[in-house]
Amino acid sequence: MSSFWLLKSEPSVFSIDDLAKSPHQTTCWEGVRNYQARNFLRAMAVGDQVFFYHSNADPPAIVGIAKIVKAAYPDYFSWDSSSKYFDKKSSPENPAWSMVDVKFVEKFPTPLPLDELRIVKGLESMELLRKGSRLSVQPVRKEEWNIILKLAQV
DNA sequence: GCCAACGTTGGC
DNA sequence: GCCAACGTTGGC
Repeated sequence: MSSFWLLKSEPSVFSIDDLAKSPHQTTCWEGVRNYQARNFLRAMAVGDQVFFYHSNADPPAIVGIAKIVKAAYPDYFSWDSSSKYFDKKSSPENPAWSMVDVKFVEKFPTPLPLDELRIVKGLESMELLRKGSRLSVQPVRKEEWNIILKLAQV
C-alpha cells in the first residue's frame, strides 16, 4: 500500500514550476540534513504520493502533487566538498544522508494557503499546521490527503 | 526584519 | 549526560 507525504520547498530555490520544467519532470530531492526528515525519506516507496508545499512563500501553500519514482539512495552531494550540502560526517563508504527521486504529477488550479488549511475540519492534527513545525519531509494521513485533495479540486 | 521553535555542537 | 550557545527554519 502506498503512503502519503509532504515535501517543503522554497519557491525561490525550487518551485513546483521548476519541477514541471525539469528533465522528465523529475528531480532528486537532495540536501535534507535533518535525521527525522531523512528517516521519512527512507520510508518512502516508489508510487507514494507527495504534496508539494511552498515555504517562505507569499502565501505559504500546498501547490500541487508529485510522486516518488525512486526510493531512497545515498545523497552524494553530502560528500562533495564543493556542494553547499557537504557534510564531513558523510562519505561514499558511509553515507549519512539519503535522497529520493520525485516526479511532477499536477499543479493545483489554485494553491491551498496555510491559513485556509488551518480552519479545515479534519486537519487539526496535521504536522504542517503544528505550531513551530519545521520538518521539511513529513507523513500525511490518508484522511488528511483525501480532505486536501477534495479542497484542491473544487 | 523579527522572533519562536526547534536541532546541533561542544565544553564540562 | 547536561545544558548553554549557536545556527536554522519559516510564519508573520
